[in-house]
Formats: sequence, structure tokens, C-alpha cells
Amino acid sequence: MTAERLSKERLRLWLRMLRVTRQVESTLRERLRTEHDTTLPRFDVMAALYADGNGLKMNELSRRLRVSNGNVTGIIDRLVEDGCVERIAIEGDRRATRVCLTDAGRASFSKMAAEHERWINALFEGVAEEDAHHIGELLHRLPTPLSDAT
Amino acid sequence: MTAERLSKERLRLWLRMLRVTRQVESTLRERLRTEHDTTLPRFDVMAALYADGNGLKMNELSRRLRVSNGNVTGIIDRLVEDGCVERIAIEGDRRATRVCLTDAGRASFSKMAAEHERWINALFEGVAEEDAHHIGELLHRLPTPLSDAT
DNA sequence: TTTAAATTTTTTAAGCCTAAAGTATTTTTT
DNA sequence: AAAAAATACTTTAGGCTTAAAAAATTTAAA
Repeated sequence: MTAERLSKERLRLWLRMLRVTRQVESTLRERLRTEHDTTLPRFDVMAALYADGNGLKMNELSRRLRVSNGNVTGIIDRLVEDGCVERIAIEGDRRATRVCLTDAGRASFSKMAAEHERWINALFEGVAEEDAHHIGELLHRLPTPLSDAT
Repeated sequence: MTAERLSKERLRLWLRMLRVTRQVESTLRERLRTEHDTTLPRFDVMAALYADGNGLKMNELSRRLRVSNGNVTGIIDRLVEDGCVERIAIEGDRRATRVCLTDAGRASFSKMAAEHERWINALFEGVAEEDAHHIGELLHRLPTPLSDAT
């Protein structure tokens, strides 16, 4: 009956991860909205672009963020309207476009990212460095499709 | 500079939790859709109702699931259409309604829940019972607003 | 080369989600 | 009792999300 217990324990772990994740996301969402007039999905997209100096194709963006193609299209549309991002034609392939942060977008993200790290640090105040590291490693090594980078 | 390192480590932990959570949710979503013709939000609502034999008020449901009131309204509307759930007037307070699983809803959820546990168990195959327990406890004890039950 | 298949992206339809405003009802205050 | 405040829920507007279909282009096969 150990398999039984293990299964229950894993289920409990999942439910708690889900609860914490939702709570943190909800807090981030609210702060991004009230303090930076933006949304979490937009922040996530900008983070991906910020991490890669050359910009990314829509394709890569959607794979990296694990969201659908059509989803990325809409978010980028709105970021372009906001002047944070631009679509750049790719020479040699007229199907694809590369998406880059504008200077304004980069500056804006840079400010948000610093705050974001402080928020997370405060929200996870109860987690010691050792535990953070241990859990991080564990999550990192979960078998595919649960892990593949970062 | 340990505070600096700790902050980075917590940020990394958060990003990994987010990634794993999204991946698991995405897998659950797809299986619920293809194998049970339903959605994760509906499953979550039914789980909350299943756990509480007497049904819940809209209010309690939205607090328990950490989603907005209006959101619950829509999901319940659709579950009622599907015949999984019913709204029952509360005697003595005509503002509120109690929401209960129907017999069909209970039977349907019961089947899904068993599979759901197997899916989770398989997805977290790499996590030993000791680790599951340890991480679960840690997440459970994160300071408010990160925890308040289960 | 013409056709077929694959790739890249957008569009569409349906559902999820939130904040804010609105409706109805109950409770509290005055 | 009348007015004000609080509670329970729904509606609305806007954005996020997906799967599936469509459009444009490129690559591979015949």
C-alpha cells in the first residue's frame, strides 16, 4: 500500500503547488496592473524578449512560453499598440516575423523586472536558500514533458 | 551579498514552479478535453462541490477556488446546461443560491477524479514520497496570503 | 516543373478570467 | 420606520487562452 500513499502524497503536493502558484500569480497580476498598467502575459512575453537580445520569432515565443500561436499573436498585437514591441520582417522568409522590444519596451521592462524580483523574494520569504535550491533542482529534473530548459 | 543570492534562488524557484505548473495544467486540460469532454475549470468546480456533500454557495465556491465571482457564475451556468450541477434556493436568503452536484455530476466526477490522480502520480514520477511530503509541508506553511487551508 | 507536404502566422469560435458596475436583498443605523 | 451600508450574485467590457481552420509561403517529391 506504499504506492497508494505515494500517489496521495503526490496529489497533495500538486494541489498545494497549484494553490501557491495561483496565489502568487494573482498577486503579481494585481501589482502589474495597479503599478505598471500592464498584465502578466505581457510581462511574460517581454521577459522572454528581454532575455534574448535579438528578438524571437512568433514561433519561438509561443514554444518558450508554452502557449498557443494564436495567443501570442494577440498579445504581440497589443504590445505593438503600446509601443513596447515591434515586428520585423525576416529576410529570406516572408512567412515569419521577428519580434523585438523597442527601446521604450526595454526600459519599461527593466524597471518592472527589478520590482518583480523583490515581490517574489518577499512572497517566498518563508523559503530558505537551501530549500529553494533543493526544490528548484527537483522540479528541474522532472522527466519530460515537465522540463526542457531554464 | 547572501540576501542577493537568496533572492535570485527564490526567483529561480518561482520560475520553475510556474513552468511545471503550466506544463501539468496543460496536460490535464488536454486529457480532460479529449477523454472526458470537459475543461479544467469545470473539473476544479466539481472537485470543490464533490468534497463538500451539501453543496456550496457561489460565494464560498469563488473564495475556495480563488477566482472572481463573475467567473464562477459563467462556469456554473455551463455546468447546469451540462446537467452536472444544480442551483438550489436557500430558504431565508433570497440573494444566495446553493450549488450542488447532480447524481450524474457526482458519478461523472468520481470517474474523472480517479484518472486525475493517476495522471498526477505519473507526471510526478520523479518525486519521492519524502520529497513530496517535504515540499508539500513547505508550501503549506508559506505565510499568508500564500496559504489558508489545504 | 508541377504537385504535394510542411512551415509560419493569423483568424475564428468558444470558453475562461478579472475588475467594475449593476441588481436584488438583507442587515444595520439613525 | 426610513436611510444607509453590507452582502450575494449577475452583467459587462476587455483581455487571455485554446483548438481548429485558413492563408501565405517555403520545401520536398514526383
